[in-house]
Amino acid sequence: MRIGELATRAGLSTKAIRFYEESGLLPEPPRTPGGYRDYPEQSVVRLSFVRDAQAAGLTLAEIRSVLTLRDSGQAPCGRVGALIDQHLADIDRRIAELGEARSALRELARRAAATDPDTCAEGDICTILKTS
Amino acid sequence: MRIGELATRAGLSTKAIRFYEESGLLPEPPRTPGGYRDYPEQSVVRLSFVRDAQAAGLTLAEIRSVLTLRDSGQAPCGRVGALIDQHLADIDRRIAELGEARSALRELARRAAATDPDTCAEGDICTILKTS
DNA sequence: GTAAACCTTCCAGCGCACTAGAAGGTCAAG
DNA sequence: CTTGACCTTCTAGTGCGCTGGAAGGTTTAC
Repeated sequence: MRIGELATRAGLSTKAIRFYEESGLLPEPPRTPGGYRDYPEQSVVRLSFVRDAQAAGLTLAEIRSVLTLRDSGQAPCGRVGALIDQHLADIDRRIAELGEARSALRELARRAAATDPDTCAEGDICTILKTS
Repeated sequence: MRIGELATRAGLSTKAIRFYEESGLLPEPPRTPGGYRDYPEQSVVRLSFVRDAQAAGLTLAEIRSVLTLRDSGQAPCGRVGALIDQHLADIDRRIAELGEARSALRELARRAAATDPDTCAEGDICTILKTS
């Protein structure tokens, strides 16, 4: 099948597919006499996996490592599980960071609400955001 | 004062300061006869503001808009307050998104824990991440 | 025979906030 | 007079996952 059909079936753009090939996620397919890429059925599965893995938050580099493992004949479950755990920890960390940013911003919002524009216009740029 | 001293006092790199000048956050200072930038004391305050505003999560474009307002003689409190509220809403949205990503990932982690590598090695790349 | 839909490669750019490095000029101390 | 710290401009690159467009070749349908 040609790249357009593969793109439709996998829910991606043709540009993305060529980019994945370049990135080592999808092996170079054979070509038709005219020079068109000619993909096997399997490619749909492989690209669907890429899509699913991305939806789970894995980076292309991580996905490539999983695919490489798979291509070497091993079951990648262990790696996938580890990556999931890692991303889970990542998300927890980011949620915590955002929570802190959120309280800091709420304090600033409180300060902003209490600020009189006329008093604010002193030597500073803006007293609301001052750190110290 | 020259750029190095300003950098030290404002807690930035000289590169960053030149970049801010280029970006319209800091006006072009006069030059010494030798061609060195020669900053007034005020610049420390202005750059400290930039740092504080960044710490609050404002983008350089937003900071520029506040500074422009200030430079036009108006008190930017209103703008600053609005930007803070906006970023607060932004953060809330991102926390919510991350929360959803988190539960999705927890489901995947559960699935991964329940997966036997031997059974996993069927026609698929990896069943853990499958969407449908 | 020709139009249109599809494909090819290659180069460039996005957004964000810088950083790295090259090649050279200036200034103060010894 | 030289060393070394500091400064100048300029170009290019970082990370991430693509997307856009140009200039051209192929295939299919009419």
